[in-house]
Parts: sequence; structure tokens; C-alpha cells
Amino acid sequence: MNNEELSQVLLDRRASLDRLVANGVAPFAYAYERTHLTADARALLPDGTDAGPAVRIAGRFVSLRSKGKTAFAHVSDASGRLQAYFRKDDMAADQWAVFEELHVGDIVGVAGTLMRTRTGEVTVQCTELTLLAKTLRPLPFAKEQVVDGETRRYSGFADPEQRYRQRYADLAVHPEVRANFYARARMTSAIRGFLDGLGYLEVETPVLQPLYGGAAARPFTTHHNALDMPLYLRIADELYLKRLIVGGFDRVYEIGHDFRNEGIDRTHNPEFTMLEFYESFADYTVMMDRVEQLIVAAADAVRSTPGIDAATVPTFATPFRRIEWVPSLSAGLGRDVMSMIDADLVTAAMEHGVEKPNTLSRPKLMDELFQALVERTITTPTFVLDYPVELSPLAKPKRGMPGLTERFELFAEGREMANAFSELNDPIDQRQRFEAQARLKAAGDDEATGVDEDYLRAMEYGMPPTGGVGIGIDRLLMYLTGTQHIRDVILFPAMRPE
RNA sequence: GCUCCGAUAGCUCAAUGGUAGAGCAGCUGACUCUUAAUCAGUAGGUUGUAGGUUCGAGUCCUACUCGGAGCACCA
Repeated sequence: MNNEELSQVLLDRRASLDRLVANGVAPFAYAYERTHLTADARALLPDGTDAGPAVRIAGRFVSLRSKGKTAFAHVSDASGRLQAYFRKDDMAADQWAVFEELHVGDIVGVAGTLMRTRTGEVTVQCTELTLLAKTLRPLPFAKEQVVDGETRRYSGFADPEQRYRQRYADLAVHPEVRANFYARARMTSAIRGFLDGLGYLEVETPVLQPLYGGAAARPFTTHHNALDMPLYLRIADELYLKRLIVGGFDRVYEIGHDFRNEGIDRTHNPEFTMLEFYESFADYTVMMDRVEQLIVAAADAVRSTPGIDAATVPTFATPFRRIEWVPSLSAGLGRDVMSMIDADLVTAAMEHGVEKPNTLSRPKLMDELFQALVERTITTPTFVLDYPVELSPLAKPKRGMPGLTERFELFAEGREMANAFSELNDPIDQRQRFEAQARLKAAGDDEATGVDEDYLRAMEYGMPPTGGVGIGIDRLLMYLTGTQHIRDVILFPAMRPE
């Protein structure tokens, strides 16, 4: 890009850079030895004290108020922000000359002693200033004012498109956005700690798979050149994790990305983070306990994250409410769903706003009705138990209830939070389920999966009774932080190219 | 994929079909405890892209691009 294409503000920044270089200042430093994070430095000056020790802090100028021969700025780092005070008489002439070239957004090191201003704010009185990185493009910092304890922003960085496309700028100017991602890391760390504490082994399984399975979804396809074969990006981790159960790792989990080639909206990103965990010798009732404890641990981790409003994070009474799929759907319909003929289900589906019900299979119809009549009404965390076998090709049959499986889903705020079952470990039954799926696929259902012969071979070697759970990490964090858009919990959400 | 809404200065936003503006940021100057600092001055634009209507288009029409909301899809 030549200078004629740059806007005036960008040209001004480059001119400032040129002046610094002409005066022998290196505008992009290699390192800075800081002694304190800003939050730790502030803690060195307790209430009632007006003078403190020398500190060296480093960060970005997020505000700058020049009064001629003095100036105040706020320096922001990962821990927060701290005011710095610059006074011409306290600084070497060449240092003051550097200061006069600085802009909001510049990254600096500030060395000086802690003081308290007339208005009571803890401040570093700068004696040595080091430019660490010159900003050549203005960051859209908002003016801020604290009114009644609340920070009000004026003319901030508000365009959602630009905030997602330039997440670096969004993060740089919005500490509360950074807080969401600190919360995300703390949450996954707490989940790992919880599972590790139970003796689970964290593993990694293939993302590129010759067959996709473990869920009903359209996959992304790709091609391996050397092998000259199609590969699919996984839609679930499930079938590989259960191969590991066969292999003798009796408690395994994976946190990783799944990929589904579907629409993008408030709750869907084409790649998203899934937690799956499998436990030998456990059935789905054990897994309900695990899920309850895991979600409580995740919520505690989010609640304790600095910058997160703890009052907005849900608290939970355990055990969670438990309802059964068939009776709750029958209650919603006002009649026994299992005795309804298909035509009656179509009629009921139309009454409840299901689109084109006559194109749907019986299990899909029932599922649509369940979503409309039951799922959307669930607010507090609730386990829904025992789904029809047609909807659950990988789950064990329900003991004493033909046609149902030992499966539960956890719902909260109308959204699915977890899906789990007593895993099917009978290879003969599993083959029949796969073949039913293969018939659906042959009939044009591109979400149905085929027969995974290798998985069946593994199961034939003997798979212990196993309980398994899948939890969407992004949606769990959305629920715990009260965010409405999945883009707010994913650092770089999918966007069309600019 | 469908419907509606939107795109104007670095940022946030104005502008009956009739000379494209403001605040902040920038630049120049004043100001040695400020905090949306203040004050004075100044500069900054192919109005998302391409066509069309019109004496004249930021504004009206068409198509396209990108985004938002909703719908569809997503067990």
C-alpha cells in the first residue's frame, strides 16, 4: 500500500513514527522487564497511603489526557488498567520528547513510583518511559465516564461485523470481551480437573475420518491427495472414543472441534467445541450424576472469573429435575403418543406449527412434537429420559421398556446442554441399527450414517457396559454467561470473506 | 436457501431529490494533579460495488457484495 492510499489518520501515525526514528527511538522494542501487573502494582498502595515503591508496568495506552507539561494516561494490561502520570520536569528531555509523540493505542513500558492523586486514584509517576510498539492504526477506544459506579461508553466500537472480523480490536478495546474468554478457559480447565480427578484419560482422536458418524448431521468433505480418497471432518468423537473403551482405557474424554456443514445462526457455528466422555461399567444413571457435578463445577469456574458478573451465573440445585420423554410428550399432546397412528401425529404436528409434517418419518414427527411441546418450555436444568430407539441408534435398549433407549438429554433455557446414554455394546444389535441408518441414507437422508464395519469389529471383541456423554462447550458457556450469540463465546467465528 | 432491515470521515452518527455535516479521534497552539480534561484553530469523503431514472442522486429504481434480525436447516 503506498502512502497515497492511506487515510489522513494513518499518514499522521506514520509521520509520528518517522519523527521517532529520526530521533533515534526504536519504535518496536524486543522486550521489557516489568515488575508488576497493573492490578498487583495498585495493591502495593493501600488505602490511606499516598506514596509507594517503584514499579515497572507495561501495556497499552487506553486513554490519554495531556495538559501541556503534564499528562495522565491509563495503561491497560491483562490484569486491568492503572493510571500513569507524566510530568515534564520529572523526565529526561529525550523521554519527554518520546512521550509527546505517543497516541492512545501505543504499547509502552512505564517505570516510576506509586503515588495517589488529589482525587485518590493510584497512579505511577513516570520517571522512565519506554516505547514498546507504536500503533500505526487508531484503535476505536471509546471515551468512558463512570456514573454511579457504572462505566458509560461514548462512541465506542459497536459495529458487530467489524468486531467479529477484527476480534483483535474488539478484544483490545473491550475488557469485558476478554473476560468472557478468560471464563471459557477457566471453565474448560475446571472440566478437565473434574474428569481428571475421576481418573479419566484425556485423548485425541482423528478429525479427518474416512467415515463420519456418532451424530446425525451433514459433514464437510475433503480429499487426501496422496491416498486419493475422500475424507470427512468429524461430526462427533463418539465412535473413536468407544473404540478406546474396547481397548481398555476405561474412562476417556476428549475436548475438541466437531464440524457440521449446516446453517450459521445465533446458536450454530460450523466448527464448535464438543466434550465427550465415556466411562466403563457405568450406565446412564451414573452419567446423570457426573453431568450434574460437571455443570456445577463449570458454573463455579465461570462465576469466579474476574470481570464476570457473578450474580448473572446460574446456581443449581441438585439433583436436577428428571422427566420421561414419552409421558411428557403424551402430557403435552393430551393423549398417549405411542398409541397414535401416523396420520394423527401429522395432524398434531400441523396444529403445533411443524413445517411439512407429511414429509417426516414417524420418529422425526415425534421429535418435532417433543421440541415444540416440551423442550421449548424447559427453563431450569432438566434431564429428559428414555428416548425412542429410532432417534437413538447408538444407545442401549431401555430395561423393561421395548422401543425406548436408556438415553437422556439435559435441557435448560429451552436449549440442549447434554446428550448421553447407556452405550449400546451388543454388536449384533448395533449392526442392525447401522443397517437401518444405511437404508435411510440410501433413501436420500444425507444426515444418516452408514455401516462402520471397523467399529463393529471393535465391539465384537467385547465392549464393557459404558455410559457416555456429549456436552457442547460453546452452548454451555453461553448458558453460564447469559450470552445470546455463539459468536460471543468463539474467538474467531465463521464469517464470509470481506 | 427465503423474507425484511442496514452499509456515509479512523470510530459513533446526521443530512425534504438541490453546495455531504457533527461529536470523538487526528493535526497546530494554550494549559505542570487530569479523568468523556478544558479552550482556540485546522484538516479529513469515489456516501459498499456496478448500472439506471433525473437538469441534478447519499436520498428513487435494478442487480450484486457484506452484515443484522427472523424463517428454513441443525435428532
